[in-house]
Amino acid sequence: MTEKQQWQQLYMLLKLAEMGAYNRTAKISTEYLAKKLGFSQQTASRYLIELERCSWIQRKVTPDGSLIKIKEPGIQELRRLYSNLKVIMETNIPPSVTLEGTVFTGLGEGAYYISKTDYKKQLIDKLGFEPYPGTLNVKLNSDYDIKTSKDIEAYPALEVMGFQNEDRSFGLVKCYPAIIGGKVKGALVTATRSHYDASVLEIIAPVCLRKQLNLKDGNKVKVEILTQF
Amino acid sequence: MTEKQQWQQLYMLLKLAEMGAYNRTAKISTEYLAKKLGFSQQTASRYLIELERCSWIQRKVTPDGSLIKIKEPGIQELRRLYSNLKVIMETNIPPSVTLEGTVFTGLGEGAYYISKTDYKKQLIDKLGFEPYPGTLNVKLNSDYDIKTSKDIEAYPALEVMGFQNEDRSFGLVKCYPAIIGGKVKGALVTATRSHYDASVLEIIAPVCLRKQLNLKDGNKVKVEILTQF
DNA sequence: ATTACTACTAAACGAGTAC
DNA sequence: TGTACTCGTTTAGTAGTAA
Repeated sequence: MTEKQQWQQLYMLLKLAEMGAYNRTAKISTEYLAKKLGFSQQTASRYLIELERCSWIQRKVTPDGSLIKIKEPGIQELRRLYSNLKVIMETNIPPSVTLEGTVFTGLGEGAYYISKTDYKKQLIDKLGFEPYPGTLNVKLNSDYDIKTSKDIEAYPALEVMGFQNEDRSFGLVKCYPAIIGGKVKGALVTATRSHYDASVLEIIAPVCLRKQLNLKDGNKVKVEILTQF
Repeated sequence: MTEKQQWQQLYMLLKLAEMGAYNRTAKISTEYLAKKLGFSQQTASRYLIELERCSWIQRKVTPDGSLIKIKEPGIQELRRLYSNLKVIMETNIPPSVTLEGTVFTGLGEGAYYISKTDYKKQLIDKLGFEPYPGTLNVKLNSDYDIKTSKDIEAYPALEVMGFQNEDRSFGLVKCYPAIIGGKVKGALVTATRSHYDASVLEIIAPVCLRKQLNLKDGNKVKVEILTQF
């Protein structure tokens, strides 16, 4: 099933829920449904059959109409839609933001930091992966991307606490799960005291991103930062 | 614009919101959007044009992508979707329930009650219309409809307070806005001490429903009861 | 009454392409 | 690059109708 079909199903499901098929059984004839949705009776019938096939609804056809109840998978779908909307409407923080920039070689400082076991342990704990020992540096070029990266700093983050050792102190690090190049899961990390500014992203991942995505200095790369975790 | 088209637009709008176009401007290329939604770049482009046409989004096309921000009408649409879902998910009360029954002639008691000025005043205040002096009595025939009408009694209602006069006391009356025969706005009224049981609906409206909908005893009629007001 | 099949029509989609 | 046009193809929607 393609995604757009799923969406139409979801619309149908929402309408059925509005008509009382959520957490109870509703008697709805295909003709009535069609009238409510602005479709033909035949289309409504076809949709119900499809919803039944993918187990989103339970249906008992009677000569008096269909007795319809939304089943657990359908309830899950509606819940997901609801929580997506909730985030958008109530937090004013978008679930994800995509930035684009060019790959460049840094000073190797990122690698130094995440090699520290105090950081590494926490990163594994918070992100669920052991970071490859090195960061991918991405230079943001457009005003839009730089402005957006500044916005992100204000969003709630996964926080990795600082610490001290004999030599010096290490500050708080904020992490945002991210998808790099549309494929690889990793994270944006921002040291509170960074050598770079808002126009530079430092990315970590369980794998070597340069190898995995075949990136070389100067290549463009998209980083989708996730704000909900 | 038909309703199904609107729904596809709404899906698009939701996706744009998830990508950060809600309350801020997001830079999204048609190709990126297409990939996220699972259709072609051309379709994404077409959709954006349509969204722009109906003022749901504001867009500035640049050689680097489209700068997209959801405009007020679009925000309203998302809000409506959100509040619809909220009602379904959090109250467990469906926004509307449709019952069907047959018209019959009662004892004229309904008419007597709503002729009382104490009731009438309150009804006008709560429902926004002056009821035609008479009720439409609807007999529910199926177990499903009777069961559902019992459910409705537990839902929050518009309450019309009782009163006393020289002769006797009049009890609390609960009202639910309703759409009768798919067309006419009116209300279901249930006296706490009714002569009828859960298998009978008493309906009022600003007009004579029998005339307006051309109903005679024994005719079937659908009553859509609204639980949110 | 309903539901849903078949056959057809209308609309949406996407490949190619120009800007 | 990116966007959006044309136009052939695919898919969704409906009318008629049987069960």
